[in-house]
Amino acid sequence: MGDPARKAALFDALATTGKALSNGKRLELLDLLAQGERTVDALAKAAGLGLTTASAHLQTLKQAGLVTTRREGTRIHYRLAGDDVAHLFALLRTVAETHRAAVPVARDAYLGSDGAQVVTREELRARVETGDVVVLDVRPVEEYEAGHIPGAVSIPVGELTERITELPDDTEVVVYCRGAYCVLAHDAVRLLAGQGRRALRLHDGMLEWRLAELPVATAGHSA
Amino acid sequence: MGDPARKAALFDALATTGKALSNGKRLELLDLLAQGERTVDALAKAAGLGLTTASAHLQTLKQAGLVTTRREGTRIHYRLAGDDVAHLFALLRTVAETHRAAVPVARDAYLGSDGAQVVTREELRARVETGDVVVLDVRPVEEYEAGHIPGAVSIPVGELTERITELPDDTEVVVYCRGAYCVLAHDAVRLLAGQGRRALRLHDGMLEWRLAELPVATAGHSA
DNA sequence: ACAATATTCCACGGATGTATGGAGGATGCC
DNA sequence: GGCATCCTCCATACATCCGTGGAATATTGT
Repeated sequence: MGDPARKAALFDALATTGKALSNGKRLELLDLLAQGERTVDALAKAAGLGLTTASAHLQTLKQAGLVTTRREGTRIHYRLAGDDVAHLFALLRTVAETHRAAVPVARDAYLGSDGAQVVTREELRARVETGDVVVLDVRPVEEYEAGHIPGAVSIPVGELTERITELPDDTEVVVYCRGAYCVLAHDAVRLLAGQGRRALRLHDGMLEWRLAELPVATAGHSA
Repeated sequence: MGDPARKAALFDALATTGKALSNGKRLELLDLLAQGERTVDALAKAAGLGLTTASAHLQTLKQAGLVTTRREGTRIHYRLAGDDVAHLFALLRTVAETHRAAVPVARDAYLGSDGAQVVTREELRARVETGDVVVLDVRPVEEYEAGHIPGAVSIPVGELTERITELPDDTEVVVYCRGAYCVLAHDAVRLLAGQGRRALRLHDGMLEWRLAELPVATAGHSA
C-alpha cells in the first residue's frame, strides 16, 4: 500500500512538467506563446536563440504538455496547450515576485522607469465605456490581430515615431503591451514623453486581461 | 530599451523559482508541507530521503522563496511561504494531469482502486450540515491538529483496525486525507471494506479544501 | 525526381544538479 | 565547559542539462 517506487514515479511525472519551468529561455518562450501561436523560427529569433536550441526547448515544453503543435506546410506552429498553462505561468511569476526580492529588482532593471501613471484593468474598462481615453496597443500587428482589448488602436512601437499623428492630442492615451514583463509599453511611454506627449500605462497587459476573462477582440470581428 | 542581458536576468530569476518545481522529491516535500510545518528530520523520513539530501532540497526551496523557516531550540521548522505556493503546486498538478496522459496513469497506479464512491467538497459540506454523515480524517494526528474539516473525527490509518469501533455503523462514513495524491484515504477505504464496512471518499483532500477557502478547524477551537 | 525550406535528431564538451558521507555550527541540557 | 542533538556546509562521484554545429526528415514547388 503506497509503494514508494510508484509514489516516486508519480511525482517524477509531475516534475517533468515542473522541469519545463526551470529554464529562463523556456519561460521566455512561454511568455511569447501566451500572445498567440508562432513558428519555431519566429520564436527562436524573438527569444534570441539558435534554431536548434529553440527547437529543443520547444520539445521539452511539448513533452511537458505545456504546448501543442500544428503543421501548416513546412512550418510548425506552436501554441500553449490551454489557458491553464498561461495561468500557471502567471502564478509562477506572482509567487516569485511575492517571495523573492530579486525578482522585482530584476524586473525594474529590465523595464526601466517611464514615470507613467498606471491604470488598472477595471479603471481602463470604465474609462473606455465613457469614451474618455484612447487605448493604444503597441505590440506587433500579428499579436494585435490574434487578440486585443476592444476598441484599441494598433501602432507597433517601432512605427510609433512616424505614426504619432494618428493619436489625438486632446484625449489621454493608455498604452499596453503583452504583459507585466513586456517592455514595449514602457518604451512607448518614454517615446511619447520624448515627443512632448503624456501617456498612461495599463498596469500589466494583454495576458492578464485575457486571464481575467475580460472581453477580447480579434482581427475580423470584435468579441 | 529592452536590454537582452537584463531580460535574461529577469527570466532566469523566475526560473530559479521554477527550478524548485523540477524535481520529484522537492514536489513530495511541498506536498507534505502543504499539510503544515515540519522539521527537516521529519520531512526526510516522510519523503524517504537522506538527511543531508533533504536539507539540500529544502535549501533550494527556500532559495526559490517557496518555503520559510522557524527555529525552535535545535530544530528548524519548514513551512510554505504562503497559500499562493500551495495554489501553485495544485495548479501544476492540474495542468500536468490535464495535458499529460502519463500523469493520471501514474496516479492510479500509485493510489490503486478502492471501489469507493467519491464525494465532492460541496456534497460533503451539504451532508455535514444535515448531520447525514460522519467525516473521518485518517492523516497523522499532528496534521489533523494543524487543520481539519470542521466536525471531522481523527483516526490515523495506522490505528484504524483497532479503533474501528469508534465509528458508528448506522451512518455513512466519508474518509479524507491530504489531497488528491494521498494514499491514506484509499488505504482506509480498502481497510474498512475488508472489515465489512462501506465508506465513501472525498474526491480530493485537505489541501484542496483549504485552497477552496472552506472552513477549517484547528486543534483548540473550531474555525 | 530534384531542389529548397523548415524543423527535428544526433553527437559532443562544458556546466549544473543530485545523492552521499564527513566535518562544522548552533542550541539546549547537565 | 562538555556533550548530545539537529541541521547545514563541503568535497566527491555520477547523472542530466544546455548550447552548438552537422546530418537526417518532412513538405512544397518545379
